[in-house]
Amino acid sequence: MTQFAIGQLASAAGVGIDTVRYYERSGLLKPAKRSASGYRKYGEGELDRLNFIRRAQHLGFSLGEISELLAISSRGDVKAMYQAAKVRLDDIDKRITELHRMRDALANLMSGCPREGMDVDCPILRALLHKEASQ
Amino acid sequence: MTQFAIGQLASAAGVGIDTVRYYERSGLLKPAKRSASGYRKYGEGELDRLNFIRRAQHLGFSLGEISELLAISSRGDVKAMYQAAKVRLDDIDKRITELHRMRDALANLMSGCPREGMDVDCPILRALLHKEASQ
DNA sequence: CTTGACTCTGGACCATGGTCCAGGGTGCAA
DNA sequence: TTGCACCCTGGACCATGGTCCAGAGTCAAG
Repeated sequence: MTQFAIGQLASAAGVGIDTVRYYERSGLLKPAKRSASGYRKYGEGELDRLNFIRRAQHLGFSLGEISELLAISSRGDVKAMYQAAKVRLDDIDKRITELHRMRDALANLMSGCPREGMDVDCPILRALLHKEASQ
Repeated sequence: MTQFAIGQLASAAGVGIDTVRYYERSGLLKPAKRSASGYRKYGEGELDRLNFIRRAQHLGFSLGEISELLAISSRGDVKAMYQAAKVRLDDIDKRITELHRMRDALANLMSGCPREGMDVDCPILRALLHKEASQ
């Protein structure tokens, strides 16, 4: 029955102390108990929970979503878990698509750029200055 | 020599009035002059500048970067323009790579998920709950 | 002259995920 | 007992790109 102070929990999970307190404020992670003097005391369960949060973040979930994931996980609700992952995946796909649009537009403009000189005809500059060139 | 009030400029460029004022606060776009009563007055040049800002945003540049782009553009400095585009492109590529990492991890976990049932062995849940399953 | 639409300023507020600070209390070792 | 590391709270602050608000002034049409 290991007990952690907040600093120990934080370093065990590789996060900052303020981050742990921030997660608490956000309703994600509350200490198992408090000492008589008010110190937060955490157990293994809280470390697991904190690691869960970090792994979910690594998969792209926001803290708001993670809050739901934790509830879903505690219910063992596989269907809801899958759906939450699908929502995330679709959003990531949308963002990738948008970034690709930017990337391609930029790369395309760059490929026709003389890359040196002054007031030379540069597609990037043209695209920014004139509507015709931007599409 | 067309003159615009702020509302006319904003709707000509398809942005909100507050956005125009925000760009002014950010040092991107100042009115050509003020009327006797203090109203902002813009000309064609300012509309061009505002459109430049929007197009650059569409290519993924931040307002801070756009501030530089405007200076570069006014100098006609093709080399600097190319380099700024390169910086942006590289950053976009980094973000795409990171999103792909998430996407692949998520898609991989989802593919092994039974998608229904309670407490069924679900890779997503496993990945979040246990270190071994997350890599 | 009144009415309604427009504009002015300064400042607050939004989401996101923290990070830092002051001023004070606590825990432990020499 | 002193000293240091650690912890507490409440609140401010960071970047980003706006958005909204109150209270006041202005402009143009009828």
